[in-house]
Amino acid sequence: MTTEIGRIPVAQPRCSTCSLGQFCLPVGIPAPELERLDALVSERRRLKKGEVLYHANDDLHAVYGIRFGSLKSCVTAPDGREQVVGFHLQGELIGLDAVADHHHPSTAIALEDSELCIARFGELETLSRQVPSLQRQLHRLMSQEIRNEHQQLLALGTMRAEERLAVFLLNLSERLSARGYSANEFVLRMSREEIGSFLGLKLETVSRLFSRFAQNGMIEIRQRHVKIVDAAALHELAGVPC
Amino acid sequence: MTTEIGRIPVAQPRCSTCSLGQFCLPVGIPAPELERLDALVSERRRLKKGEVLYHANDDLHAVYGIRFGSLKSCVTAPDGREQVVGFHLQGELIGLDAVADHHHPSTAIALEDSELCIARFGELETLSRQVPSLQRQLHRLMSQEIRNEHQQLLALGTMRAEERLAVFLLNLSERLSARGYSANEFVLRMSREEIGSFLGLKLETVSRLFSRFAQNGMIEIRQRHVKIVDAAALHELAGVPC
DNA sequence: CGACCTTTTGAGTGGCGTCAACATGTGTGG
DNA sequence: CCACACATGTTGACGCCACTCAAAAGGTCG
Repeated sequence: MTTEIGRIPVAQPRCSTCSLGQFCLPVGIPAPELERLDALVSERRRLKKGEVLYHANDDLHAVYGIRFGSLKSCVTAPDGREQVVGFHLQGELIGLDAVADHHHPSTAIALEDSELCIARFGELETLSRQVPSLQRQLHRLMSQEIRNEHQQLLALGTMRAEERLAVFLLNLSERLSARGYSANEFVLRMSREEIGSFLGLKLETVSRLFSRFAQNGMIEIRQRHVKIVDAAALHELAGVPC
Repeated sequence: MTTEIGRIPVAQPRCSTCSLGQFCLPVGIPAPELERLDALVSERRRLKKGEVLYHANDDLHAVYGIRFGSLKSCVTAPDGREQVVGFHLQGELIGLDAVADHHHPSTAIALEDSELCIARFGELETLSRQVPSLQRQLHRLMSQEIRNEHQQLLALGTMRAEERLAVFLLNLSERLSARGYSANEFVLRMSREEIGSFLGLKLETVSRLFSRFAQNGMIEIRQRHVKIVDAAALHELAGVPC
């Protein structure tokens, strides 16, 4: 059904039947209104690994639901330093940080081949005025993002390297598990350098810590394939008292 | 006009005449709708230095505009570690991070005697469906917060101590200046420890850096009174190439 | 005036960054 | 399919920045 590279027109209703709805826009929205959301989300986009969804400073045209695949968001300092500010999984909505002035403040890049639903933002804003439950969910997603970043600030501000990495692994495990994947065995879609950037560490430190965790019997790791062996020990490291 | 301690009923229209509106809710809202906003923001609250506006886990009743004074927001890890995630000045709206599940994820504490406008959130949500420009501004404020935290993550993730402190001073200077105060001379309302927590540093490090900045002739500092002498040098430190 | 909190400053330590060498994996073109 | 180039990951040696511990000065408030 692909008419041109990367663009896929969609004929059938989608949000209303999407199994990822629980993480995305269609939460708590009654069936009749769901159809209007379907009409709004009329296109998808495919990205190959490494492709850019939007650049920092691009105009906001749409927000995007991740149908499959995963992405990272990066911000850049005036002097060129880069910081990964988030990893985004299947079902998550990205681009909401652009609402402020209708320009994206971050760059979004695919970590693997991915497919996204395109929700044109202007229409979404209009529809959310008419559908209170949609408005509610939009607000929920935005403020959830604020909340996540509070947690990340807490990690960067107060935790040591091994604690940060433990938090990272457990967070990823939990999110994958919520999507029906194994909580104990998964593939990291990002490099050591990207993990390091996200956690405020250098890639060598991340690599060393993985090795140490493996030596302590907390995880098994071969390249990007991770197996969590002793989740309790990770939780303890992460600062959750058993 | 105070009827009971800390609560002040307000008879006259306020948002419509408030000089701080540019940082708060009433941006771009036509006059007739502004009156409806006035009706919604019908109460104020006074806080003494150190008093709590809301605790983490409190129900969301309202969001708050800062009429005068300043506050900090803190999050707490399961093991008790605290992180200051933001400082809030005159005119700013706080409490928006609670929209997700109608519970506050952070604790807000007054850094000095302060007065806040109370905007009951349920009514605000309703009104914002009817007044597109209000909806717009709410979205703008939420996503501005996401953007600010991206910048803070960048600072904590990639910058050294002196760079973080330079960024902090310049950011404060800019915000105060936008409120009509001097950009070069101001009073820090927060302790070295609170600055340290915000920047992921220990209070001793903050103190040492202030001393060093003063020795280098970049600032003058006596207690919490700061004077920026060489803003260009601070900008350079902060990573903005001259 | 005394109790307490905040800030400053010093000395010593260690966690993480830097630099470097090497191993392993991945993709591409002949 | 192999050879090669290049990206990614591992590991070691070393150094520095920021933390820890400690003591004392200065400021604030009852």
